[in-house]
Amino acid sequence: MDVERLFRCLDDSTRRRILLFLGKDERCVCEIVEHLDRDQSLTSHHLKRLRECGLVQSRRDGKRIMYRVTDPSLIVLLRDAEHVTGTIDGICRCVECDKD
Amino acid sequence: MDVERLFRCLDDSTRRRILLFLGKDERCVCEIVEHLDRDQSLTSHHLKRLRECGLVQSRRDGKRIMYRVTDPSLIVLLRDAEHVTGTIDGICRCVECDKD
DNA sequence: CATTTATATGAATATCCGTACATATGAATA
DNA sequence: TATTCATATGTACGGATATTCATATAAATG
Repeated sequence: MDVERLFRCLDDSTRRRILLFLGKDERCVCEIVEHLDRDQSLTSHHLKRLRECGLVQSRRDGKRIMYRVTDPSLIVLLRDAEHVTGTIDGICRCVECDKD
Repeated sequence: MDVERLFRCLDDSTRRRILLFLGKDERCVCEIVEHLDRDQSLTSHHLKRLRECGLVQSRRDGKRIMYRVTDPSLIVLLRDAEHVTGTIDGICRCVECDKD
């Protein structure tokens, strides 16, 4: 996997919500669908993308398919990213002030 | 700025190369163009995206426009992302082995 | 074995985005 | 002030992608 695919995978809010919802727990698709409150089909498409990128893994448990994040450091990366946007916003606001 | 825009900005290899090239130094557009070895126009479009997202800032110096990264933690995030892809690759290879 | 439940896939569509090409702006210089 | 150098912008096009709708698979259950 390359960084390109990683970021492309993370640039969608639905996929990020899935990853954050999974966190460290395993969840079945119906739980994810309920949490997202979106179409089952759409959710499945996004799960496929996440699987193909290796960001999540799945296993069957009876009728259910259980999903989990492949690597918890992914969640850390998402948190870090949120922090960076905050920092940048702060700096940009200061620059705005300087200009006024 | 939201995480969405951040990742959308980082999902392009040309923009990531610009950010990594800037690092902590200021560089003018012609230096960036030379380093990327791509069209000046294309480079300018990417710089515009980066500016609009607040990831870089610019100032005029005579004929030249100097660019710098707004927040160095962005570079750290890029490095972290590369590390995460490596970790995930490792895990996925193991899973492949398990299946074989 | 027919039906239901849980999930995945395929096709179609609309939108976004990278790139190339042409052109504009703005500072420096002759 | 005409020209050149450095950079930015507008337009157009092809490709990627999110979403929806319809349908397929596969396990469980009656």
